[in-house]
Amino acid sequence: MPRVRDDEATRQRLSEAVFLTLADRGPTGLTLRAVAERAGCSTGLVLHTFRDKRELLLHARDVLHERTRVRSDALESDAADAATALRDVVFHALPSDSEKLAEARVWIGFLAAALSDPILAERHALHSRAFATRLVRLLEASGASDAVGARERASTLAAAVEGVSTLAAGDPERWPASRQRQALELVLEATTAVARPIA
Amino acid sequence: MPRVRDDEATRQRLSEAVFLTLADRGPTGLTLRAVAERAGCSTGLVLHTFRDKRELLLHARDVLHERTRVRSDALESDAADAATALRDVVFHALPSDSEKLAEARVWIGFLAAALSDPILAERHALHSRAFATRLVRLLEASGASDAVGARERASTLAAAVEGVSTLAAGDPERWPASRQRQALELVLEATTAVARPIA
DNA sequence: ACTACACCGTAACATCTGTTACCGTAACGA
DNA sequence: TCGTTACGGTAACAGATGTTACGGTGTAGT
Repeated sequence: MPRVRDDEATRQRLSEAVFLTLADRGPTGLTLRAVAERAGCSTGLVLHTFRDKRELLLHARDVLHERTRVRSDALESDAADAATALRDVVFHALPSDSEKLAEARVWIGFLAAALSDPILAERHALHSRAFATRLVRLLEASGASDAVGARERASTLAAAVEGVSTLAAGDPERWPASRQRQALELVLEATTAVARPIA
Repeated sequence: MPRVRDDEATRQRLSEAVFLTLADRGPTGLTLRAVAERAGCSTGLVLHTFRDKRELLLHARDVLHERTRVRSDALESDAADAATALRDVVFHALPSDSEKLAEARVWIGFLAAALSDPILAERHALHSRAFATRLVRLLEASGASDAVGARERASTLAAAVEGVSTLAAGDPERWPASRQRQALELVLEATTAVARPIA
């Protein structure tokens, strides 16, 4: 047999290049040539590895999700109980450093791309739901407040995380890590406090 | 003098076309020809009215902000007191019908475009801050909880609104109006409740 | 060493992008 | 009524885009 092989590693490297491109050129700057340049190769390699641009995007989208999933899983298994697991997962989902801020920008880029691509939209929804489901599980496991259903409280938490990420991506100076943390502290308290009569 | 006038009305019409295009083609589909088609004219008119594409986007961005500002102002002046004004402003900022959902998609489109355009980014930040400032004012006027600063509570509220909008834009079926309302009910309670000892 | 073949860069392609230049045309003042 | 002049459509332009086809290159098996 001649030359060795193509590789899953190539896919990973190209997906990484997609993140870099999306983070500082946005969806309109996400071009095959820009991706190839950041991956240090030519568009030829890109389209030999993926059938077309959409497949590249879909793979990168999955890689992004997988990365956060692994991170959350690790946090969960390291936590002493469900309540602290919930806190850890939520806080580490915030764009509190430059790397996670870049991830938030990438996230927005994908969401925007999903506006014009139903398949990407479906994938995006799938991953969003996965995060919400995780929060539901952790909320139920940590007991407490059932005046409002766990699903609704999880959605509220997810919205808070998403909102902070989105706002921080668009205006980082207004959203230092301390403010991000404070915002989620408030929402965490509201969604995990023991049931009490409505004021 | 010959022919009559160009008009601010043309700018408005073209901005409207930008919204339509952005809502269902996304940032990558936001092309001058697509805008012109939806405005029922040719690219010629577009670039006779605006110097270039960026100026068109900036104008549309301002129109979008102005629209929500007027809506919020009206809600404020119709409200009996600051507390109900706050509730009205927040709830009416949610993507609770198809028109507002389209606005949320447009919002995301602009944010994504801002990722690759510093001037658009600055404008976006400006408008986001204006909304936050409004919430600060209403929170201060409605008294209550000062265990956490009004600025931080306003940011939390803004994040909740932004988060619901973003998530609903990406997965409308998961975010019926009732869930949107419920989520903000929780956050409103957390940010306006009278101060109480931490559980 | 040699051959065969998978890898991947090069370059061409049709199409689409923003932008510009050119004119026909229609409305206003005379 | 008629000339003037801005308005706005047509179409051309250079550059960029996704995609395809081709050809060199180096590696692995014999």
